[in-house]
Amino acid sequence: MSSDRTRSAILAAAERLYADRGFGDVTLRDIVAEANVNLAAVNYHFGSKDELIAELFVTRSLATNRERLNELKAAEEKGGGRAPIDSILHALVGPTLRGCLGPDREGSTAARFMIRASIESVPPIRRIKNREVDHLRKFIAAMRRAMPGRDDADLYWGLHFALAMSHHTIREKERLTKLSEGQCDLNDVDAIVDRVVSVSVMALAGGEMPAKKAPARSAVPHGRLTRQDL
Amino acid sequence: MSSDRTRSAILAAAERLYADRGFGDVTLRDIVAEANVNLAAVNYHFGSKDELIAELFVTRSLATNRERLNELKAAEEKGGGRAPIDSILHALVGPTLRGCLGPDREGSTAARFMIRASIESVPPIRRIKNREVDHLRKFIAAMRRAMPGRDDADLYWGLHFALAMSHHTIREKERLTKLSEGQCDLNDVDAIVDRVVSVSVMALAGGEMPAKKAPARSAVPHGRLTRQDL
DNA sequence: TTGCAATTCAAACAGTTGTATGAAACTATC
DNA sequence: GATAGTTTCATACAACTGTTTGAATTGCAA
Repeated sequence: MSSDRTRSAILAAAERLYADRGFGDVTLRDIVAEANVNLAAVNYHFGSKDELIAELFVTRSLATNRERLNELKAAEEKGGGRAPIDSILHALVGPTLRGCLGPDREGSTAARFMIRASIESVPPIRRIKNREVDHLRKFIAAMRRAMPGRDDADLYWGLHFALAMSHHTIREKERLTKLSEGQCDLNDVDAIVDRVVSVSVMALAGGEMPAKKAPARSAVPHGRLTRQDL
Repeated sequence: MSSDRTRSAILAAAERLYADRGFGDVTLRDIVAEANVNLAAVNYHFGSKDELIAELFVTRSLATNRERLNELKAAEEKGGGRAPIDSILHALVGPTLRGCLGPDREGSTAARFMIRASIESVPPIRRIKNREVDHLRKFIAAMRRAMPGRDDADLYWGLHFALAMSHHTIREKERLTKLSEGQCDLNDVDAIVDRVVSVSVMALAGGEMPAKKAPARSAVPHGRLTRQDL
């Protein structure tokens, strides 16, 4: 029953266009043109533009989270309930990095869409991301089991930094390539995953952080700019 | 000559509104209402909306970059031309983190604006950020002097990760607070800077990365979602 | 004061946006 | 094949967007 053809065509077209041109300058009219469906179909099938975007993002997020948890579960079973810290972090950042980077990234609309979502952060997506906390808590729990001695705060910081490195690598992939003049190989995904995991493990295994002096800040008013670059 | 009053009022109002509500839903009409000036004044003084945003961002970026280079220069002079790696990284991430985090963050419109710019990434800002590469190269050069043995690629990755941690901390400040239930103190900026620097140094000082097995990826089509959360 | 340029202003422009409507076309069930 | 429910369609709507216009006003120099 009920032709899913229109619905799927809209989803596919929307994901492709958003991936290619960003959320900012893709309109519903662009999407329906690409999908060869009527303009009203979007609101009929999804209710609103935001709900369409949300559905796109939720679908892909669920897939990633599922992968993460599968990998985590496998690692914990292998270790008899206690996965080593590097396996946990590998399960955390691996799926995301593998999904968004890699040599076949050009062909994967889903990956390019997720990169966009990571860069642009439009309201419906932001709303969904805020619910990711529960998912991350499962990794914190696993990390706590792997490193019983560690302060909780250190675990949170470790997880935070692991996500920081993986997301920032995805977001700034091109800038890093440009900066390093190709010396950083963004196609060797496994090497990147290992690097991120390795640094994260060092961050977690490293010593306590010292406290130091106070900062200095000044309120800088806006002056007139005379044709200066960055 | 030429009343800068209108110009400054627009800059101040725009920065405040963008900081509070984001680029997405602040219109020129909102800005001129807040600034108590005429609508046409924006185009008269800045040419276009994008040029207004660009000027806001360039001003603040220049200030940060200036701070960074000053700190770097001071460290190099102190070390007789060769600054230690942790001082270099401190100069890199310190100004940004101090500018955007900290207890007085609430009062600083400039800081809140830069956080927005970091989160939303609107076209005129993206264009400017792409020119930041030259600025970063100065830090790569300093790092090369501090660690002559290291591969260039490792240096790039180290700098990349340092920026990743500092930017992600700024972007996800609230999520980390929520996730850690307040156990990560986002107000102790110096501690955060030290933590980021310390991890970055470990990343740079750590051993080489091994290579491993190949990844597996599958093309996941969009199905119908039945009221599922993330 | 006169003259000229810089600035302000109200108003309109031209285009785009997401959404709503109501009739038409289709589909499956009886 | 009539009926009821679903889906498609062309079209209009209403609101909002950044930008432009040309006249009014202001400020400063001669």
